[in-house]
Amino acid sequence: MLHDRLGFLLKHAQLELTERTTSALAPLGINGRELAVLTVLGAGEALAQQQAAGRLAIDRTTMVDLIDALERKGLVERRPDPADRRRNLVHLTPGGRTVLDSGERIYRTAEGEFVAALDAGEAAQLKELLRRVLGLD
Amino acid sequence: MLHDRLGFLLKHAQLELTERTTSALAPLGINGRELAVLTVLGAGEALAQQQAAGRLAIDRTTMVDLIDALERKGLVERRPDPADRRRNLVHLTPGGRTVLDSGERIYRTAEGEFVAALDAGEAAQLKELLRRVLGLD
DNA sequence: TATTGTTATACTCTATAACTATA
DNA sequence: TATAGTTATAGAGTATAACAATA
Repeated sequence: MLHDRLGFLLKHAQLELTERTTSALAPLGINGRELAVLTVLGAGEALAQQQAAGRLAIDRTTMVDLIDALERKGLVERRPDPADRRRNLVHLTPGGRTVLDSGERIYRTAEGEFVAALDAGEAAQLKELLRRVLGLD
Repeated sequence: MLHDRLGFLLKHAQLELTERTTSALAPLGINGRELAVLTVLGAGEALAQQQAAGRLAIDRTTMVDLIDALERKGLVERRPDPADRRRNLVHLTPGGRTVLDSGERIYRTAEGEFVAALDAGEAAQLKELLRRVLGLD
């Protein structure tokens, strides 16, 4: 059957988590991917686009559009790296920092609700399978 | 950080599992999605396309192309349902049954190797997180 | 009227190749 | 010559709308 297939369950677990985090973050005007970008950018020193892409395992051509969107929303700023003018260092704006902080809280809450939901309904099968397949019984 | 985010880990776990199953199944000329379709079709009575789509939580318009591909490979056959001629009942061919049987074995092996790999390398973080987040300690 | 399969279309995410400006 | 960012393009996977045949 299907419901003991890890591929099927991982796919639908991810779909449901994405749905939950997307609607939870919507009031901030961002989605989970954009929050992830803000998270790596806000972790320490400003990063070049490719550095941020590397940490997220995202292609550099995909990162261009992500930064475009965040810049349009006023959450980040591209500034040429004085030490290597091929690079853009991407800085969080004050607004970006605010959105990052509340976005992190919202994301954690949504993640926790998703995990709690695993205990009920159809999704219990995912937890069951993970428990068995990971040998955690 | 990123590596304790369930969304990030689920995504990359799925990517790696897909990669493993895709290359393991390649000698059979099918991928994991097509094996899943063969699995629901081979489970019991022949199903109409929408019934199969429903069990896989796949859109009926997507199912059309999936059945097209499997039919071109000679693994399934559409036959009009005599009881309701709007429907196609999709039957496994003998070749389709053979591919399903060995595909299932191959899939299970790949799944097991994926889980084993979780114990080593970077992916250990996934197992750690799942263990913690699912409260399985 | 409603439903099954189908086609056309579009949107998202991703990746490859080629361009520009720098190094 | 190599690299960072960019653009154009194409490939999956998905979904919506509309159509023909059938109920």
